[in-house]
Amino acid sequence: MPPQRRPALVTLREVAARSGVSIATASRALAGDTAISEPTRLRVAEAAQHLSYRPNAGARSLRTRSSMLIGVLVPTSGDGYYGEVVAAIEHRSRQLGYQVLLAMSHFETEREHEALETFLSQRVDAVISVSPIGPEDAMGISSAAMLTSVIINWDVAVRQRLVDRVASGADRGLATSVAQLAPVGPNHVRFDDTAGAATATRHLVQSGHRQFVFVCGAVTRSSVLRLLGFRQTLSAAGLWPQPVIQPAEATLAARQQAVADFLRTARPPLAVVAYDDLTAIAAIRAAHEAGWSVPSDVSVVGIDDIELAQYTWPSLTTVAQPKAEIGALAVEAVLGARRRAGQLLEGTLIKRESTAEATSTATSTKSTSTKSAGTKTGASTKAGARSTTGARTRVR
Amino acid sequence: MPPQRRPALVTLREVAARSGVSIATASRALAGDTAISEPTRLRVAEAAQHLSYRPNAGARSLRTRSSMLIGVLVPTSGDGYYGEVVAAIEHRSRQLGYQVLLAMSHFETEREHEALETFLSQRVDAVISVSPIGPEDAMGISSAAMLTSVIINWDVAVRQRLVDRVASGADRGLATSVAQLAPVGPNHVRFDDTAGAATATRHLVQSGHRQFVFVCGAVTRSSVLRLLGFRQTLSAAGLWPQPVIQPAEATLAARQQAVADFLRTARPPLAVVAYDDLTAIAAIRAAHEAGWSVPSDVSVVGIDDIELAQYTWPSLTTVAQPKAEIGALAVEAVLGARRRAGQLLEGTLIKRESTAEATSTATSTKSTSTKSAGTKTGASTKAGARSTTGARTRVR
DNA sequence: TTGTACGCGTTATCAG
DNA sequence: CTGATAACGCGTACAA
Repeated sequence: MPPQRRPALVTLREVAARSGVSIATASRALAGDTAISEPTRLRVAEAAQHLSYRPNAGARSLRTRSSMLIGVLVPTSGDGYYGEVVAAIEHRSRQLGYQVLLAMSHFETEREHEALETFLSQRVDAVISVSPIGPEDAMGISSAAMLTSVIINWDVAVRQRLVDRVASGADRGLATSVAQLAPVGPNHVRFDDTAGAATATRHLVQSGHRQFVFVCGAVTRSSVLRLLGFRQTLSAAGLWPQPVIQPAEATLAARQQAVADFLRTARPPLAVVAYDDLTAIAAIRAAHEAGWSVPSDVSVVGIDDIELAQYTWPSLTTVAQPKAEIGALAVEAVLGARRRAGQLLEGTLIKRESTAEATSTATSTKSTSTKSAGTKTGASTKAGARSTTGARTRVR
Repeated sequence: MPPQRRPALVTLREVAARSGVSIATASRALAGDTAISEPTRLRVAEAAQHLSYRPNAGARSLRTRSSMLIGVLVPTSGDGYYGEVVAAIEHRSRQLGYQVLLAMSHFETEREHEALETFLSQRVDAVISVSPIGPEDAMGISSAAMLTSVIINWDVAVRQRLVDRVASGADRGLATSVAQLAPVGPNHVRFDDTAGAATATRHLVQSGHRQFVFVCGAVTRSSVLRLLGFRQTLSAAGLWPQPVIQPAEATLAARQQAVADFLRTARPPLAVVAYDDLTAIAAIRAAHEAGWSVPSDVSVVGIDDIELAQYTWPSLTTVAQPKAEIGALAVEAVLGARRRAGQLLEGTLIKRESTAEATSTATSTKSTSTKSAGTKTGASTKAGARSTTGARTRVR
């Protein structure tokens, strides 16, 4: 790409000349300096207007050491959730006078590094990283460069073993492991995954469901935390353990297939807590294909509340993430407009059509059973067994 | 926002000092100038690496008159379609060494102007505007500033009258009016809306459908062009006129309601061509709520192919826009990497589950009727009549 | 209240 | 092959 040499735009010098003042005075007048007489200010403003003068951000940045740029790193914007968060960030940034420099990692660590480098080069004033894969590195770079940064929903890969431990009944030391995963650093803005999943699960428990299943997302921190919320709620209700579906691949197609496999061994009424809305929609598809009806046979709840959740059939009951607030908070935090302290934001249950009271109309083996009797239901799969599609269904 | 004074990053001067060469030599070495001895180049590179030197983009831009920045303006990124296009643009831009400065208009002309101003201030090398409301202005500004720009899917508001003319049978001078709307300027990259809708409609015609309805989006250019494709195809098949649903409001909820109203007066089998995928999904909802089954009673086809289209129930038959290609093409065009000529890109039919052969099982009043007999079907609404929700259903 | 002059970090020109 | 030096456009101490 040979960047062709284009003619320079109007500069302050020209504005000054036209209004018959020095370049310094022009600068001050445009900046709203009070020590400038009204007449001159007007003349300068008029000249600037007439010449359609636009201050050169690069030059200004060079001089002031502030680019008024904020680097935003996301995996992609072609996804309902990230796209909405980016929109929120852009909105608040602009209100505060900042521009957004956007970079996407496409879920690749290599790309993240590149993005950070370019942010550094552009001398952005701050960085907001939404759900990077390798945030330690990212933060390493930017903190070394003394760049203020905020991470939204830090979603790092975790060990499969951890997922297994949460999915199984094992409790020893779990609290500690998870606590290490969950801290909200001073530069973190996070959706409370655990509480969100708990809210979703509780809704189903209160609707009389006894037979549950959780559908994991990728092997990431947020997935583990949501699974944990699922488990905690059911434990408190005396309904643990329950099966956990964990697709071998991180694709939506794999999740759908894994749910389909699971349904073959299950009987209504069933309650599905999905990792997120996309997963929930895929689960609903799987249910329909298997001839189950939603929500009478199976209730499905998602998490996130993407825009489309209200238009699917049936529309999706979900726990809404306060995306606009998350974005705004991140911007304010990173710009120092508010006390920089970790933020943990709660979700809100949105009841729609994909969940209903558990009815024992179907040939459910048990419906009002208590803990010991009702827990082994549904999946007859052996613990750790791999289904044909590679999904693991852990019952215990 | 008082942008706090942060310490400067490493500069070329320091790199030069550390490698024992002049600042000029350091610059050349890093730029890969061939007139630099290998040893010095290495020394400089090593020093830069060690100090984690990042060239200051602002300073460079000041000097070279090229910011390597490309301004991207979209209505929002929180929407499946735009988000995907932005992702495509970002991807290709980065490949070519450019960064993306993102701004959103949120469908407001005022915001668009602000965005263009900031682009000018940042001295972006090019502007890509995706579907702005007032592109004439936008292009006025940027062309006046000699900024190369490209518009993707220029989606400007049109007169209601034009929609009415297309929806009704009126043909006189229509071709001309539309032609004025459709030109692909040298700085346009556009999806062929008319051909796309035609493809969608043809699919339904070939499936044996005789009773159609088109669901409009907002009163915009793309909506009119798609409606035109619908009409042309049906005319060619001797099936015109057909009803056209045009919601009074541009919201998805309004579209859903308008379809619901329409269905009350219709009988299966029906073929629905929706303005876009979102509209199609809303239409499917309306059908389900009205007790129609999709696709056996009503076939629904969308346009765009957003990611979620494959996961809804039933999954959506649609005409896919080549979003990645559109984004890449726009970037290349605007950067002069390819002959700058208007581009009109075709869509591809993706058959999924929301459409099926028309079966006359239902109590359809007519199914194999020819033009004159079959055209007044379905909507008994009078031309121009406003239903309770304010949607207009034009039969002729 | 206004003007002068310097420097922010780079690249490019011109010598050597 | 390398070094000194002049811009690029702006903001701001310092002077007037």
